Amino acid sequence: MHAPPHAVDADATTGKSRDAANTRRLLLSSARRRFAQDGYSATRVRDIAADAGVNVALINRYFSSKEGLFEACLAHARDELGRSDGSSATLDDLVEALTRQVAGPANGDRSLQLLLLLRSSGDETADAIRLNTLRYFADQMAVAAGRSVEDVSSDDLRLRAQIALSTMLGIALLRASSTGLEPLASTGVDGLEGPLRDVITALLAPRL
Amino acid sequence: MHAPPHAVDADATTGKSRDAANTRRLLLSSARRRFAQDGYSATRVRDIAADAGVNVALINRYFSSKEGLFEACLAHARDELGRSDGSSATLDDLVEALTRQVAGPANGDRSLQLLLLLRSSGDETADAIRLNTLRYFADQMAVAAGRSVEDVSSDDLRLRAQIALSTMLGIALLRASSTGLEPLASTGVDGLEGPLRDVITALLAPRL
DNA sequence: TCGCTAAGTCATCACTTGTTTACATCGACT
DNA sequence: AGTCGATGTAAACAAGTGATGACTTAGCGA
Repeated sequence: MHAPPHAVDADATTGKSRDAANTRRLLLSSARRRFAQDGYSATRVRDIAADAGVNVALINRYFSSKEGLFEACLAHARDELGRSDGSSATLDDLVEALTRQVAGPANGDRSLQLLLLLRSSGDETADAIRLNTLRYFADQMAVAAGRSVEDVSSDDLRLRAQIALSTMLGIALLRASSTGLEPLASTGVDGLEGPLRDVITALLAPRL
Repeated sequence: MHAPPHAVDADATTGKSRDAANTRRLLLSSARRRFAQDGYSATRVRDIAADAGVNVALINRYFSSKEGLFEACLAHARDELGRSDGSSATLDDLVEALTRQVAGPANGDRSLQLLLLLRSSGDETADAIRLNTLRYFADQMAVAAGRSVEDVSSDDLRLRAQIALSTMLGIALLRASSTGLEPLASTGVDGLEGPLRDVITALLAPRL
């Protein structure tokens, strides 16, 4: 087994040497997928550890508990989602960004983040992050609708943005649902962008 | 305590006497709520039994297993959902029916049926019922869009109907989500019908 | 009233869950 | 070498989980 002495490997996926930060990343990645796809209580910590190729006890070492790991996933999703939609200034940009978010490419991680926002453990802290992210996300969509600022604070626009968000989440959920609902499940970005534009325009476009 | 000999009570909610059909109903009702709100694996059979005011073992007696009870809930939801939307012949009728479905009144049962379609146990039979109901529901919406029959079979219309369904499911989910997302969570039928009409019209209205 | 059957109860099983504990191993520093 | 803290491993624990089978009770006709 003679481990290579030049253990500056630090490869993210195949790193064999002892690298705490790396195993943390591995655990987070596996956990995110499991939590998003199967829900909180349906995922077992042993499965997460197995996916990461790591011992179960390390979950508790690095994240204190299953709930701690879930919160970490949620926080990660919040940061990543908060970063991605800041660039969409117009409605068209928003549609394109959201379509990519829900239907890939690089589908591996994107849509999982959305799913995560629908999964609930019983934990208050996690649910707070979840609700906060959802609210922020919807408000960002309202802003991108290009209305005036006082419009954004109106409950009617908020409601409409949250309904648009509901659509995104519903699609993400149905696409990920164990048994795929066709044609929705296997429609790509190209096929999804049209209808999605119709929805978001109908909900958020300024009234003429 | 001398139990009244004329035990023809058989009241659905307060029935104390031994009534198999009634306890079955009670179990189904409690289970539907639990499964819909908390998901499959997060609900414990003991909680269901406690809600129904019934002994835990009766779940296995009447439904063979926890999964059997879940399948029964799903089948019940399928029948009830299949019955409710047959009446909507026009797009406006559809919007009104769906709005009621997701936002009450008599919210107690309606939206739970929708939520149930998003909850998955690992069971194949249950998932089959679930997928089947979703497909049927979306197709019904396409039919109500008032297009010609050959249009309904087109994948584009199917996709659009499924996206509309996604919106309904997403809303139901966000409204039921443990911590409510305002204003969506507490908006009634009146406030929801407008935006919902916009969405469904944008998705399903025949192109001019 | 007796006795049978359906309906419900109780104790307990086998198993899974998240978590913890005790131990082994690596890498670095003196 | 030898020590030490960080990292990882394996085994076990305690609390629950769904399920089961033997027992008790209610209802009802003979």
